[in-house]
Amino acid sequence: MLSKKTKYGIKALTFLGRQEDNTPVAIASISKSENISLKFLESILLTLRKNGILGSKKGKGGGYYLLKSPSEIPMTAIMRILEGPISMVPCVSLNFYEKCDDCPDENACAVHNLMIQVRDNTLDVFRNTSLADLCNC
Amino acid sequence: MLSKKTKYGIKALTFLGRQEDNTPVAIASISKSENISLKFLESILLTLRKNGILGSKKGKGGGYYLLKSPSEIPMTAIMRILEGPISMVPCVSLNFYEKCDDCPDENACAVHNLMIQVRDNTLDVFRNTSLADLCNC
DNA sequence: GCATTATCCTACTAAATTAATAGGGTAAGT
DNA sequence: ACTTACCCTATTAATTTAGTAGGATAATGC
Repeated sequence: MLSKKTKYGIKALTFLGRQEDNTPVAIASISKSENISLKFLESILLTLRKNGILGSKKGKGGGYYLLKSPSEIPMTAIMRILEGPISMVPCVSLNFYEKCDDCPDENACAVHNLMIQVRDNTLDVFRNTSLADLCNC
Repeated sequence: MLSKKTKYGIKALTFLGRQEDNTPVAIASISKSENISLKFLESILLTLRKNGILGSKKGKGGGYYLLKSPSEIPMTAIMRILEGPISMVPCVSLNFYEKCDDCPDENACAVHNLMIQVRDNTLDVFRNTSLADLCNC
């Protein structure tokens, strides 16, 4: 399941991507428009900034803005920052690999081999989609 | 993330699918071979039986067995029984649909439209894979 | 320079989900 | 009868997710 954190994060990013110019938008504006708890959204945007997706400006007229053009932000990046691994099991993760405790041989594991297929298909979607594609919905 | 329940369930099912004949296998045998907590596995196999995937036999020589040939059991069925929805958000689920609280218009929702793609790709994998495919790993 | 605005940041709490355990009940076979 | 092994409900422990609290910091404008 997709966490609310990721869902809200994507919604906020598309909101920013739809802005005419790239002037900062206050958290409160996004929060109201997208029906997201202000404080929760605050922490989400903070992690997006710390991970190089967003820039911010303090004080009056401040807010968040995209650091790159939406077409230059692939969904893989957003998903990994907000949701973590794209794969359903750590043992097939490219960026968050972990060995399974119970599994003596990965290559002989049915779950492992099935989940590689799922991962590859999901990855295809995210690699071929940028934030720009989501903004035009 | 795939739950342990689903992971263990699939492992147990492939174990059963690899049996020469279809005589019942005791939970304890599967538990030992696949390194799964006996009591946890017990509850997993119970739900698989209640959902028409497994049959069971009590008493000495008893255990669980597949009700159909592995090639007749699609992964979609197993996943839906053990893991629930295949989609990452309820609003794109075919079998477990639920409306989002925060979203006034699904068709205009970027997350919704992205997750439809992910669902379709994942579904493709599960639809084209049967338990038999997993048994030959 | 001071008030206002809005992000920054840490810590905490509540709710929900997942994983696992306990313990006795029931049916089948010998 | 006795043993074996599934049946079933309830409970608990651990983890993750979602959301809250409250103040610190920085920029702007009068």
